[in-house]
Amino acid sequence: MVRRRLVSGCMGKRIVKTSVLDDGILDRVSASRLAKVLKGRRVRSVERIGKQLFVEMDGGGILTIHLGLTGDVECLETGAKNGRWARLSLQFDDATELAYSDLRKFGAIGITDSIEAFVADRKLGPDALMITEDDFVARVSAHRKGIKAVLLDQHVLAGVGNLYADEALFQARIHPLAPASGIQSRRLRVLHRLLQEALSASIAVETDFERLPSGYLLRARRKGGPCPRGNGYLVSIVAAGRTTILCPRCQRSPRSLEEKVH
DNA sequence: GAGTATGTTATATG
DNA sequence: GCATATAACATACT
Repeated sequence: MVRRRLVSGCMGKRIVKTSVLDDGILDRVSASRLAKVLKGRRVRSVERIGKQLFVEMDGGGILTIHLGLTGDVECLETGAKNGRWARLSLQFDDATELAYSDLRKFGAIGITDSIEAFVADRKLGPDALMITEDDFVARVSAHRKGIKAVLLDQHVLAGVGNLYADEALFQARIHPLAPASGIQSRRLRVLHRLLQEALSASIAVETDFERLPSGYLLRARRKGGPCPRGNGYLVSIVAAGRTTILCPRCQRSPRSLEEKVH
């Protein structure tokens, strides 16, 4: 969704000025080098792998953008207000700008020469929306840790966040702590499909979860919220170090976990 | 003041 | 070295 916004907002435009308002969001690049690399360049394309965005420039140089937890990009008229969390602005030759804002500053902006090199360096797995069913099953089942931790591991596959891992596991009726390597491959195939559906659905509604169909966990994702299937109430646990919301009746814990408790 | 938050990564542990 | 778990990061809000 953000990629599309960038495509429509900056494609073909030439950068005339780069303003770094807070260099805390810069990753392995100085404000001066960033400005130098981008000056005079024209935006050729915008790509995405997982949560990572790549703004490719004519004549080389690729701007890398990761939104972290609270990052956002907008295309505005130059000088338009962009709030107290504005961190970076790229001004174009047509009096518009790409404005990056980020409350918590967990985002990262940098420069690379090639997407392939960047991906190899960060060891990013295949994009969650592009990965084939077979590759998904092979990669996920290669790990013994809890299935949710595997889904969130950007090295296994890229693009699944905490909320979407919860959603896909709820849809597939799989407990988040179930060891990934112990899940039947036909259940993983179902999970693959449901994960891609959940991600696509979220993009389709621009992450406005209220617009999702009623069966979605994301609409009621809070401790004590109603199970979308009407099977009681949702509970909260910690999985992979993250808040995890699940329905204990739909997502039964596997036998191996029951034994741990006893 | 305490607790929590949609992500990644460095560090600790076994 | 490998797999996994946890802390740390910066900031606002309940």
